[in-house]
Amino acid sequence: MEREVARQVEIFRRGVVDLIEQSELEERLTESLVQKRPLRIKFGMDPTSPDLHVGHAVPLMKLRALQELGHQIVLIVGDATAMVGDPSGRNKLRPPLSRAEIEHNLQTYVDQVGRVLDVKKTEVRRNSEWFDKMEFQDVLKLASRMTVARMVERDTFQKRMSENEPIGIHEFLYPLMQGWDSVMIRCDLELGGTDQLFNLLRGRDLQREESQPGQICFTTRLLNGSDGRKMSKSYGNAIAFNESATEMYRKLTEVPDDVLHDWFVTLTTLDLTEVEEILRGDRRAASLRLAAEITTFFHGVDAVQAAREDYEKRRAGGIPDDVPEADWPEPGAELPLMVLLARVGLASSSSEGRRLVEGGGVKIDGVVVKDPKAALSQPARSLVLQVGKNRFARVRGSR
RNA sequence: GGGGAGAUUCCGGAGCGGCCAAACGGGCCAGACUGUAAAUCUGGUGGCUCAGCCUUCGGCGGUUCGAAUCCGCCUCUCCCCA
Repeated sequence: MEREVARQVEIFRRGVVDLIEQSELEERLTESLVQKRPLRIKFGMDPTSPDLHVGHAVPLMKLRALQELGHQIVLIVGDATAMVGDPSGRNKLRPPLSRAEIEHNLQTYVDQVGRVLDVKKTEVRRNSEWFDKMEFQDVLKLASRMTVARMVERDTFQKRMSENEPIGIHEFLYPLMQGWDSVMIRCDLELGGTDQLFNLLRGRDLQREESQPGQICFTTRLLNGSDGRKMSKSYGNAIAFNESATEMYRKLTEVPDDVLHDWFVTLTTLDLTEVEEILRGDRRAASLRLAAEITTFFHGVDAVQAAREDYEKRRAGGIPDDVPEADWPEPGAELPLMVLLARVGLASSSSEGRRLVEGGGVKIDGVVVKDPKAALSQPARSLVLQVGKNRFARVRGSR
């Protein structure tokens, strides 16, 4: 029994930053084992963007491991909270999302989560289930559970106040709403990113006030993208779930060396001693291994093999196989290179096309061309345009 | 309710009425170097079939030969007082 508890605690703790409190976790695990009652572990996601990325995979991988231990994962889809917007880590007031946007994002969410978790074994709840039923007086009652002073101590609010950024009153409600979710589903533990600790603790407080045992809170590290900022699609530094195997593999090989350790620990299921061994070796090999591990998880072994070949090919300066194709934009007409780049989507405008060409970043069939106005006519077969190292387009010929 | 400050290109932040498509920094893109990593260095960063032209400085009007810069109103934000 004790050994089993210790084993599970070890799994709970892997890659975890905060754990409040470990002794409680041990007690509750023991209780769970004795009563043969799985722990209810809550994880909330607000459907604020349609795509999940590997940053989201960190807590999901953790949940997966806990699910395999037989615990009950409760996924809260925050369709009500999404309308408020979590202020954590935000330096700007966000425009609230509309119901329609939320519904749209929500559709794709559960599918994507299903790539990591066993959705059949997961309890999926929307928090509009209880928030839509609330009367205004219930809201007031909930709001009275928190003081302004405590809310305002938070880093994010401190920062925004000192930078004279606006803070909406409704934003103060967010942590309380998230905490109320915990009360409603009577959860034992809640998982979140490190920026969620404040919110998680509100759930613990609220549960206690409602005479429930306070949830145990634990957090996982937030992943940074290649630029050091928090990974986010809007920063363009994210690796999405729905990315092709070759793209995913390639992007993963570009992960900075100094985060390799964290990524191995949080995103792979490799044994920790093995991870140490890999990292003691060649850095380059380690980063390739990471790419292989994660890509395998999402796309399978065969896809990784193909991705690796593609990667090697690019590295050698060759043209990869899965180049997106495009038609000649204006059949019969000649087009300056800068315009063609924009038309086939390799540049966001012909002005940008011109800059890229002048900067020496554009190749036609592997040859650098530096004249943005070079007139091109539709090729007989096809030609391959390349911008930078990784962006390609094959323009189809006339037949 | 009263008083003050402010809104600039992705972000931060300069900007004598003409020399402003708008300094500088960050980010981003491209190039060099490399392990197609990091760091560093170089160039670029509104649009247009582009030596020229067109549209930008919260919104709408006005003054002027000429406005991001001056005036009026509006919208939004912050600060102080109550």
